Amino acid sequence: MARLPVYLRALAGLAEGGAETISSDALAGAAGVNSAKVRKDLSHLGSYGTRGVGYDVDYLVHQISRELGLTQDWAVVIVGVGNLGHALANYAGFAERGFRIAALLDADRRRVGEELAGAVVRHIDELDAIVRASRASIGVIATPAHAAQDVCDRLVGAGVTSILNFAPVVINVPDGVDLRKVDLSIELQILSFHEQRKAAQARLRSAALPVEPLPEPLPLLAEAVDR
Amino acid sequence: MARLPVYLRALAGLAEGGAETISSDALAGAAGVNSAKVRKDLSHLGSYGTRGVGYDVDYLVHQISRELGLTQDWAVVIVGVGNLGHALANYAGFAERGFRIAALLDADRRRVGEELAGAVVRHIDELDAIVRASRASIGVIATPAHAAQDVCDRLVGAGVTSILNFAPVVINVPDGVDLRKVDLSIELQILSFHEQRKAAQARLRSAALPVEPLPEPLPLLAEAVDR
DNA sequence: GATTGTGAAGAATTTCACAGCC
DNA sequence: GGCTGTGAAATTCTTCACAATC
Repeated sequence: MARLPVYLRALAGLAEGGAETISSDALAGAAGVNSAKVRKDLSHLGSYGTRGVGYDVDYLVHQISRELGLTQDWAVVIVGVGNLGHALANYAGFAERGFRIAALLDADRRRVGEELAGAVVRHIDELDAIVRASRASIGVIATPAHAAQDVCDRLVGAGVTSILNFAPVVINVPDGVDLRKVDLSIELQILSFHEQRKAAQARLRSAALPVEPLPEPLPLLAEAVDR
Repeated sequence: MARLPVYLRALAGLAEGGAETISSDALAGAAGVNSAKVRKDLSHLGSYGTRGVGYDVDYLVHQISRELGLTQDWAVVIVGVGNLGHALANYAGFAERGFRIAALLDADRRRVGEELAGAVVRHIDELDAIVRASRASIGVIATPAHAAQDVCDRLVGAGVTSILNFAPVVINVPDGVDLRKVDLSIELQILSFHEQRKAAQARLRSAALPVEPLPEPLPLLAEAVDR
């Protein structure tokens, strides 16, 4: 059900436009998927649409939010207050969806005391006490790679059961703890792969049609061949 | 083949440890997947292991890099030099994998001229000229949501064929352009979903065993029930 | 007439399990 | 004995297509 957040985002955009109801087809278009998939996903969470009409936007938003557990607040601890940590702390979608920043932690004492997004940066030695006191269950790791596993262990030791890791390293968690990672470099590598395939296809196409001149010189194709 | 970058990362960690060869089983462990999957993925790209021995680490790294198009440099344009843009520009894995920052762009003239990760921030009005001159094929959008679609259109118009979007909004690209998105809020929502399920399960478990006292009071279970 | 909900078909992915090789 | 490469089986995911409903 990794698509529910995408639907939620699409619905937010549509609700702004004043729409009261929406068809699976329209939602599919906004979310970039097939309409049958939307219907199956939504039917799966028991939410009822109305045949001939569609889904009530507000009701649907509520249903999806409930399914995702967004109707309650989650306390989040962010470890690492570098550029990425700043970006995360200031990210508006955070608070909007019920994610409350319980603490910002950093190993650098020069950063301790800095105020950021309504919270004060504290030293990482306080991690255990802060996590326990705030009952935070979600930890975000925005530290350098070499610190990530240690921070993760400490978070888990303090009771965190969901980790979102931004450090570019594979980390391990015990059973029962959920781990997700966001890896900027992996995303770029996937794009690189597709770029390369596009270039290879352009090469093939131009090789397959060596005689027929293109109507206009297409600079992009030419560039791809040059590489 | 979205798993190849993960293998690459796992291999990097293992190569540091001085391993010369690696079995599909060990690589699977490090990458967090099934070993048959590793073998099938690797056989698919024609790379040969040695039965009874495993895969040569260096050779494998080279093969995967080639498959992903990482043996060549890609020029990348980053639009939006807020906290996230800074984090991206300073991200080391970037340059390491052959992604060269061709330009940093921002709409805020106060940011223009700032030096960052070896590049100078320039005004977004120069986007078209810069993209064409640098032949950048990958664009990274790190702007606020409201600017993302416009920036995307401009990038595509200037010849960019792969977009990595960090803005929390659904954007559209024409056919032939690859789009990937990284959405911090979506990742958190997925964690929230799992947290909620864990809490629900804890509730069920404690309801199913109302009489039998737990050997020791488990604070985490108790908390989950409280919610 | 429009649109949902859903069985059934189809496609893709994952896993098993083992022959073949070092 | 250890490990790869890969058909075949199993599973999961996606799409089709249409009866049911408003």
